[in-house]
Amino acid sequence: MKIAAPKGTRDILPGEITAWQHVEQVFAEICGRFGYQEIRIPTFEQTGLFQRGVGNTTDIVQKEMYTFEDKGGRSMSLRPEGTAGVVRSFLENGMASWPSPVRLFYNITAFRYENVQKGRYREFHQFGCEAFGASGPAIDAELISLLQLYFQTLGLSRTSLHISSIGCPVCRESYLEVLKKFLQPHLDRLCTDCQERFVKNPMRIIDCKEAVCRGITRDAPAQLDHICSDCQRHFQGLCDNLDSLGLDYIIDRKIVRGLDYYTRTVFEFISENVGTQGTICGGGRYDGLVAAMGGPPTPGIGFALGVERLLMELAAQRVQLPQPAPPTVYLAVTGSMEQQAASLCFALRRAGVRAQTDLLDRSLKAQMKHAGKSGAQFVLVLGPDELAAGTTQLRSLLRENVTAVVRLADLPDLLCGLQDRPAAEQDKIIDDYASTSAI
RNA sequence: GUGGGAUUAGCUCAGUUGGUUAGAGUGCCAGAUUGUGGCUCUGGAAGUCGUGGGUUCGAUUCCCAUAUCCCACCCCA
Repeated sequence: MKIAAPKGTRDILPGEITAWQHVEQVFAEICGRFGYQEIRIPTFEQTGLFQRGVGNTTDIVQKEMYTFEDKGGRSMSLRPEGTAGVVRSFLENGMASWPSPVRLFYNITAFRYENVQKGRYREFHQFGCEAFGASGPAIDAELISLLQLYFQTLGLSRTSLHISSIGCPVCRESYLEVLKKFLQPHLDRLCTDCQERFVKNPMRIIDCKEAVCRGITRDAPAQLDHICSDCQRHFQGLCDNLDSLGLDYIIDRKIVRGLDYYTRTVFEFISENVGTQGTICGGGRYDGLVAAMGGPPTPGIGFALGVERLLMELAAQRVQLPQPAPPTVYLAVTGSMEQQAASLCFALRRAGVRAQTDLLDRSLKAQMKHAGKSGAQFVLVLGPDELAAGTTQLRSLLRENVTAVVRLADLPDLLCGLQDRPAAEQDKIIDDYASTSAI
């Protein structure tokens, strides 16, 4: 049997790894500015954690978890998302007694057994933030501003922010009555999925994509218009905060969430470049979650950002991302001088220089070819003559007529100075060296 | 779980109305008079034509199944 990567997983190869490192580093840096601290949680947890924390009735838990029994007979599951594990850690480590609000961020892989399509994988990466202990709308706006700053710093534009409020358990109850009353007369015209939803989860009917259902729900009452006065005040506060921060948003009555402990603020960053999965980042408030998991009543809010989708969006918007750094210098070796070349190469590397040399006993011509293809900026030849004289010619592979005769002993300092400098500065450093070295 | 398209060299793809040793481009390796890349030329390695069955004298080609990839439904980041 041929071994291949499991369906829905993929290798991240050296050519793209710098893009990943970049989005990771910028995310960590921005989070740090906002006071969010990194947390690392287990890749798998007791299955019961996700049943409670994600919701036993959700598709994620019912159909999509990688669940297995360990050798002790305990049911374990690979995490399908990050929030449940973070909340578990929050409780287990007594973070309720830490100074409030507790702000955490994470960078994880998550696993869902789903059919694969654009922007959706079985193993995928998420960045996320969770903030515990702040109930007012200020932290909602702060979290959204963190994301805006992050996207802006990466160079992303044209990604729209959609917000809404899904109220609290109290006002949701009465809204469901209103919604059901509205839908009842049209029930037989809804699609079969929606007829099931009418019993299971009526709110989902609102974002059904069937034309018939869309026609019916166009004038359906929206959750946002049926929230209680406390929830209204919270949502208004969020809008005011976003306005004063100068952040644009779209009030989107069609955003829905299924679970009881998701409350009030919901938001999504949506793009048109990630297939039908337009959501790059989804978040919201979960004031009931910590209590539902057995902790003290603690308000919380968070988001999860799909890294693969983010990178797709960056590519679609043609944002330039860092490329792997090529070697600064390639040492071509002739005349059985491999040992001496290797020790000079090591000296250069100790000095901080990205240096490569031939290890395959190739001809000089082949080494030059290889140096050119490696993207090395400079090349120098090391043979019996050079070692006897203690000097070699340093030559640019990128620019004509940029050369200098260099003492072997000066190479580490000189190349360290040249590394990652603009061409003009490199030329000047080489000129200065040539005029002062007196060779 | 459901539906559509795809699968031939490391990569991007031709091709065979079913017929000897299956092709190109690119990449890789080597060479074009003795120690200097990129351009050009020459040569080489590399494919059980996704896998398993079936039809046939003969299958990479036709049929069935299956796997994987891409896209969509469901759902979600």
